[in-house]
This record gives sequence, structure tokens and C-alpha cells, in this order.
Amino acid sequence: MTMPAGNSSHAKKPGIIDEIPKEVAISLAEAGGIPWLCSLVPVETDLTARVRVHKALADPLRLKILYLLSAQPLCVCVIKHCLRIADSKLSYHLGIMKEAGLIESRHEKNWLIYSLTGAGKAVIEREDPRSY
Amino acid sequence: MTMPAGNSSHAKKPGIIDEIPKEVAISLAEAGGIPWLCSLVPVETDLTARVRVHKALADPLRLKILYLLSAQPLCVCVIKHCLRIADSKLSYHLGIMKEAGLIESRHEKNWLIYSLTGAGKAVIEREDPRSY
DNA sequence: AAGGAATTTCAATAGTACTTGAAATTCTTA
DNA sequence: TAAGAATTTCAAGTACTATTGAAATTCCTT
Repeated sequence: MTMPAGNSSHAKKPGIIDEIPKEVAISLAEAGGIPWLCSLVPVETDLTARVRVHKALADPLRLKILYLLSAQPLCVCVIKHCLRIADSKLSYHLGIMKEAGLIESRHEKNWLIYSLTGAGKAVIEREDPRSY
Repeated sequence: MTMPAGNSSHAKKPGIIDEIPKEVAISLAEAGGIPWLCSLVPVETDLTARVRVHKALADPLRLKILYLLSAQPLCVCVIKHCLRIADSKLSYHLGIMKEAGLIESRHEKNWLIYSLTGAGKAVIEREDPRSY
């Protein structure tokens, strides 16, 4: 059914593994073999959103912004004051977090107020110091 | 105590915000003001490990590897067979995941068998399709 | 409608990360 | 100990991401 570890054919077929560690081979064969294993790999489109979120979190400045917003919604000027970075730099990073669905913004008079989305709040809960 | 929103001094001091949205200002003042807010930002060294983990997860190929290893420990050749990529490329990505503490490896005869660490397993549980 | 503040957008540059193929390493078996 | 398989390392090229300062935009106030 699914390809066994010690393949009986001695001729080498391209793309087929003909020797793998016994320990690996046994549990893999029980589970459903290599075809089953390969089926666990999500298709590219399913991975895209996850990658986007992790990319957004893969920067110290953006994590800092996440922590600040975990306290309460904040206007750009307050975030800027805490982090002491240039406007355009902050705007760039806010844009990435927004694209990733971690934060959202609304207008209030002359200001833009950013806050965490549901996904952003979920991340903050996981980012608890005891997690890693 | 902490800096109120409508600062009474009219002279502009560098680095001090003299006008922020009322709504933001009120809840911020109650919580402890800007000094308190800034204190929520972790120091750079605390952020480094988190950034490293998210960087490791911020690539579709590496997420695929994570999913494969969530099934069971696997030798490099099986992973390679499922993903159909060059050895050196796979080795590069395995290295990044190992550095991030998501996977670990042990020798078995001629092979290297990779498996998820505790941190790697924790990530897989969070990466459930319903999470985002 | 003019002036000004908050924020974003743009274009250029600098910095990082990924890919590739070849060479090196490690381990196993004959 | 020589040959061979599995995997890593290396160096070069390519592609992506972040930073910068200036200009543009939007909205408020007068």
C-alpha cells in the first residue's frame, strides 16, 4: 500500500527513497507511509497568512509596538514618544502589522488611533514570558 | 504625578508630548501615564529570543518542515523527499529552526534524525488552523 | 481658504536573508 | 582503509526588508 522502507526493487527509481532508518520507517509505515506524511504539508496558500503574521512579529520594534498596544489603544504620537523613532519608520512598521491583521486604526480628530485586533490580542497572550 | 494630556506649560519641551487625544489621555493617565506605558516595553535582550522564533517561523518552507516533524521524528532524506528541495537548502533551513530551538537532531547510523523540541511542539499546537 | 499638526508615501540606500552548486565532513560498510 | 551515502559548510549571486529624509496627504482650526 504505502511505500515500505526496505524497497525490494534494487534498481534506483528517481524520487523514491530506498533506504531510511528503521526506527523512522516503522512508525512511518504504521501511520500511512510517505504519501500520508506528504499530505500533512499544507498548500502554499494556506501558509501565506501564517508566514505574514510571523514576519510581522519577527522584528524587535514591532514586538515593542505590540506590547505598548496591549495596554490600550494609542495614537501614533504616543507610540513614537515611547520608542523615539522617526515618523516614517514607525509608519512603515505599523503598516506591516496592520497588513498582518494584528492591529487596526481609526481616526479621532487629527489623530490616528491604533489598537490590537483579536488576532493581535491572541498573540499577546501567547507571547507571555513563560511561553518560550 | 504622570504627565497630563493638556500640559499647562505653553513652551514646547523636546521629547514631551503636549497634546494627545482625550480618550487616549484619560485612560493612560489612570493607568499610570506615559512613564508606566514605556515601562511595558521589554528590554532588547528579552525580545531577541522571541524574534528568533518568529523569524524561524516566517518562511513557508520552514513551516512545512514543522508540520512534517509534527507527525514524527524524521531523517533529512525523508524531509527532502517530501519537499523536493536541494540538500543544502534544506540544511540551511533546518539550521535556522535548530538555532531557534524549535527542532533538535540526533545521529542514527549514517543518518541525522530531526524532531520537534518542546518549544516546537508548543508552536505546532498554536499553529492550529483555527488560531488565526 | 490658509496655516499647521499628524501621519503616510516615496525613492534611494543600506542591510539581511535565501538560493545555488561545489567542496568538505562524517559515518558505515566492505 | 577505501568507497560511498548522508548531510553540512562555503562562497557567490540574487532577492527581499528596513532605514532615511523629503515631499505629499489629510484633517483640524482660525
